[in-house]
Amino acid sequence: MARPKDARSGGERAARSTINDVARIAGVSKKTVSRVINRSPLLNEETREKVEKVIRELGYVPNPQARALALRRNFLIGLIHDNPNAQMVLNVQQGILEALAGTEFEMVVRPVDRSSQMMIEDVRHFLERQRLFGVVLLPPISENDALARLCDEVGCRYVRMGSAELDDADHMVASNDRDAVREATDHLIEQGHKLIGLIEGPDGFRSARERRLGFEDSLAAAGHKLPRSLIARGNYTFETGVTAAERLLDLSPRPTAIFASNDEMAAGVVFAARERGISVPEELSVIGFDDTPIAAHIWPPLTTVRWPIVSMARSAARKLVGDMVGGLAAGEQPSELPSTLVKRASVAPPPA
Amino acid sequence: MARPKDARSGGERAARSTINDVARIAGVSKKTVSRVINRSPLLNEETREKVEKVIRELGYVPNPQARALALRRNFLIGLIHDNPNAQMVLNVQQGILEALAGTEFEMVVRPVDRSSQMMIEDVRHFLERQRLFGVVLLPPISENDALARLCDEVGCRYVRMGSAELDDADHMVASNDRDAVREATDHLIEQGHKLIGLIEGPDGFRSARERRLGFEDSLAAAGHKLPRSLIARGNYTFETGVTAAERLLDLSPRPTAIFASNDEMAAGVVFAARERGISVPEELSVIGFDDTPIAAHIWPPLTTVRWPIVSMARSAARKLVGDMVGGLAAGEQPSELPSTLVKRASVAPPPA
DNA sequence: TCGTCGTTGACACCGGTTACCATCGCGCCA
DNA sequence: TGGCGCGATGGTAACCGGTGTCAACGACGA
Repeated sequence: MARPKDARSGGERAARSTINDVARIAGVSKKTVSRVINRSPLLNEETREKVEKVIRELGYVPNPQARALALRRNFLIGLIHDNPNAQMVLNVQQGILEALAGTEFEMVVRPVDRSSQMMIEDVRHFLERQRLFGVVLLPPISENDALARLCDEVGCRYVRMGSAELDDADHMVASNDRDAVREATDHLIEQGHKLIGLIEGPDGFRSARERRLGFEDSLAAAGHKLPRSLIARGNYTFETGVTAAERLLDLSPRPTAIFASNDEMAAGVVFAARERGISVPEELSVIGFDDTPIAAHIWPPLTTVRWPIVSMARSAARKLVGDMVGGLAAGEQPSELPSTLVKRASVAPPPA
Repeated sequence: MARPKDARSGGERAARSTINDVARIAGVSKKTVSRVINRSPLLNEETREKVEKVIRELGYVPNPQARALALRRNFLIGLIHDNPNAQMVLNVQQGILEALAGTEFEMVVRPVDRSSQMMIEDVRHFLERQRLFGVVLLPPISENDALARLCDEVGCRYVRMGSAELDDADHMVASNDRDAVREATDHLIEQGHKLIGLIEGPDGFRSARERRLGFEDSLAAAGHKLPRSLIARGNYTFETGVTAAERLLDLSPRPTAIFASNDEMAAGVVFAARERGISVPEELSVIGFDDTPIAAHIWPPLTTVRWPIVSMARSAARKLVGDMVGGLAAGEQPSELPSTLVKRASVAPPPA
């Protein structure tokens, strides 16, 4: 706060330099400067260095608005999401921003309403108006193929994030939820659980399906059966987790473990157990998915699957801008990232 | 997903119309169209209607990039924050986006590092490069006066959000944390608590100070004293809440209630109590601040102060763009929004 | 007839990019 | 040795799609 008053005021506050200034001082034409900026290969090495020196001295930075107009393309990466979960959106933002740091790109956020009839047209207008460079599509809306087609149509790059592959590697960054959930459920089975409840995600979500499949894989491999009554459905919110858990916990015989398809719902399970005086993990083991902060902040801290959402988002954004920043090419960005089981205190062997 | 294949393809996919198209078809000049778009008052009513009709028929939308270049100002609202808390950032985004919905503005997000020496210069480059229309400054970084001065200097509008007034009403949207905390503490005192611990926020945060002052106000009014030992400090994270609570709970005599300056730390208090076998609220009452989701999702659900962060953000964004959208003028946006105490299950009378 | 007012248009400009052309050095062939 | 073709470079002008300035224009009251 306390800084020298006049450190950077007045005289130094010169108007920003333009490409013309650079050209004039370097003794070349605008076009040549433009070539330097855009790394044109047909350019004399000496000329390039001369111009770059002037650029450095002037602290010249090309005007993004002018570039956007001339190129008919903005240096903006959009994040389109249909907020499934606050923490997840924020993690994705963090990942994207990490990838964009130090580049000329900025991130604009665009929440949409999946249930709206107008959604596709809204997004179309958004993309066309802003002429976005590219967009990152978050689940669950990333599963909408019409959106992907739309991006192609308006000439906007896109990368979809998801729980399983649903596009080619250039347009997709995925985790492998099925295997991850299988591993988590295996952990429950290894502890001796036989009656394991599942709280799955909403109908139509790919992540919900993948996680259920992983759950079923594990049970099938262990030779356990899965009566329909042990499957409840939630929509990834705490409240629906509570409701689903209440149904499962009123069953007789009662499951000794529950896998919830995300942490919010798993927190709901713990909450519901608490209401009924069922102690976790002594009488009920619980596993969640995502490893959001809530998992570590409730009592007992939740065993959960750490979903690599930040890395996925970073990877997605790099795929979009990768070839613009002279770094890794798009293809070199991983398209599938691994999840890991983090064991905390919500799992124990079933009561004898 | 299933939509008529050819609903909007092919022929209709015409190149977007420009201001020239509108001008030509309406039989006027570009400039006149521009006047219509910008609601210039010196314009014949008939002409306006004629042009508007053509605009409607063509579905013409002005190109934001061209406008940005000509006006030397982008239609972007920046959100500058030094992430104090994930949920809060997301709530602010929601509020801003609500205010921006239906306007031509978009939101770009810019996290910064408060502790970095380069922070001010980084932000300067960001503002100058992108020529943002305006920015919303989140606490705690909103308390940095140098940032506000910087915005003035580069000609970028700004609105600061905070826990108390620290600028004129045009540049500030605040809550009144002091009174809110006083009310919350009064509630504890009414329940009969005398030994009340405080977990305050980090040094240098205005919100931390305001909340402490409110706490002290309440105790002073009730004639209770506040030994220094009953004050612990955290930095608004769950973990520091646990640590601070541990210190308080090991005191003898032990406080019968604790006010934590935010919900994360309050959740930490509950967690720490749990670890020590102290039951909440029977043996320890807890009140938090913010009313983030975690408050309702832990057991017992937390009594807390609902901080009107979404409304504050909405109000902030409206102040910025208000006079551009023909709606409420900036001055009409409220500059102080009320907090409310939401009573849940973490408060009870002290043990006899 | 003139000054004024309300309206409107011509034109340069914002700061880059691209299309197209001019120039230059150089090797090749006659 | 000179004319010529050619690739490599760099310049000029138009353009992206709007906005500002300022002058022109018709109608009107004085």
